[in-house]
Amino acid sequence: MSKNKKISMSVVRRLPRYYRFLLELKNNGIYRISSQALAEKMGASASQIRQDLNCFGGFGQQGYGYDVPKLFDELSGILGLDSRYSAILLGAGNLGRAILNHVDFASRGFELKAVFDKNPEIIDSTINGLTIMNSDELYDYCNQVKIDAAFLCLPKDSAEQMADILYNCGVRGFWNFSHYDLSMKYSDIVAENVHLNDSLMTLCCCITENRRSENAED
Amino acid sequence: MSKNKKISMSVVRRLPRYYRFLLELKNNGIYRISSQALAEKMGASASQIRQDLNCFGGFGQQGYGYDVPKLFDELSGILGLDSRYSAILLGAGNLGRAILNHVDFASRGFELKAVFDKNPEIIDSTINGLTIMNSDELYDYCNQVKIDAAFLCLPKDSAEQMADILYNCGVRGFWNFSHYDLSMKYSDIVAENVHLNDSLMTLCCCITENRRSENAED
DNA sequence: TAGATTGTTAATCGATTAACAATC
DNA sequence: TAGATTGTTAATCGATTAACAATC
Repeated sequence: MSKNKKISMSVVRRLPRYYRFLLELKNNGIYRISSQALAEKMGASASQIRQDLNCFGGFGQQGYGYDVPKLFDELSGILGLDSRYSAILLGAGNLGRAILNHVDFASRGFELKAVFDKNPEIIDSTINGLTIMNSDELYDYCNQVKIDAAFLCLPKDSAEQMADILYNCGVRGFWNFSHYDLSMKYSDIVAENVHLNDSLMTLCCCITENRRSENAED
Repeated sequence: MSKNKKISMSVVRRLPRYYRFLLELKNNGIYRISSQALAEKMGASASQIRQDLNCFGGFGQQGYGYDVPKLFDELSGILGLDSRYSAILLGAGNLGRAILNHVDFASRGFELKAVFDKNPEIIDSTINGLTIMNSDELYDYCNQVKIDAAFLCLPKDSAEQMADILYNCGVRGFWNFSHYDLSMKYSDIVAENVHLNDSLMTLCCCITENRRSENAED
C-alpha cells in the first residue's frame, strides 16, 4: 500500500496536524476536499500538501480531490495509531501525573502497562487504575513483559540510570521529557524528546527578538 | 553587540541546547572550548556550531577557541533570560499544575503573576503561592496589569475564547499547550506550541516505520 | 467534452557542510 | 614563528514552491 521511500522527519512532524484537521472534517460530515481548500484551512501551501500526501501513494483523484474518510484512515495507518505498543511510565511526579491524566495513550497507539517511581511515599498507591511500582523492580518487570516504549518523566540523572536498564531489556522507543540525551549513547532507538524548559527559553528568545526589532524600528 | 541579521528558527531551536552544554562546562570549571570539542560533546558538526554562534558576532578567538563563561553570558543575553517578562497561566488542571511545579520560570526570563481557572472548586485555592483566580476576571486583570505572555494549559475551545481576550488586552506572547492554532488568527504574536498528543503520535509513527523497515529487511 | 485537480518534475529557496584565508 | 582555530565564503544537500502534463 505505502511506497517504500523513507519519509523525511519534516513530513512526519506535519502528519499529526493533517490527522487532526482530517478528523475535524470527517466529524463535520465533509467527505471530500481539495489540496487547495485544505491548504487554506491549515495555512499551508497546496503544493506541500500534495507532496506530503504523495509520500504514501496516490490517495487523491485528479479533478476531484481527496476522499476525507479514506485519507483519514490511510493516515491513521501510516502513523500506526491502530497499534497497541506496550508502554511504561517512569516518574510519577507532577509531570508524570499530568502526562498520565492529560494524554490519551490508546488513541495514539500505546497501551500503558505500568508506572514506576522510586519515592517510597507513593509506591503502591494507585494512579489511573495502575499501582505505582518500585523502580528497583524495573529490570525484573521488563524481562517478564515485553515493553515497546518508555515514557521518561524523571530528572536527568535518574533518566540516565533507567535508560540503561531499559535498553538492556530491549526497550527501543522513548518519549523523553528529561534533558538526558538518549541518542548520543544509543543509536538504534527511536526517541521523541519534549524539553519544556527549552521550549520556554525559545519563547523568551522570540519575545526578546521581537522587542529588539520593534525598538530598532523606532 | 549582536549583529542585525535575523536569526533563523533552525538556529533559535538549537540555542537552548548550547545554553545547557555551556552551563555544564562552566559548572565543571572548563573555561575554554573549541568548536571541534563542543561538536563532539553535542553530536553536532563543528561547522554548524561556528555558523550558529556567528549569527551573534564573533565570540571566539582564532587559534584559541571560545571562552566558556563569556559565551554563556552572551547566549543568556541573546535568549533574553535576564528578562522578567510578566506571565499568567491559564488552566490549573493536571497539565497546568505540572507546568507550574516542573518549570523554572524565573531562570527562563519569566515572572508568573497569576493563575486563572474556571472551575469553582479550585478558584481561591492556593498553588505555588498564587491564589487561583476566576477566569471571568481575566479581562479586568489584564487591563490593570501589563502581561507579556500567557501560558495556555486549557482545552481548545477555552483556549480560543481566552486568546481573544488576551489579544485584546495586548498580550503578544503565548506558550500554547492546546490544539487551538493561534497563529492562524493573530499574525503579530509570538507563539510557542507544545502539542503533547502530537508528539506521542510522532513517536508512534517512528516506531511503526522502524518496525516496517525491520520487517522489510527480513 | 471541458473543467478541475491531482501526481510529479523542475526551479527556488534555505540550511548544512566543507574549505580555507585570516589571525590569534 | 608555527600551530591552532576561528570567521566567512563556496559547495552541497534537502525542503519548499511553482509549473504543468496526466487524468478523473
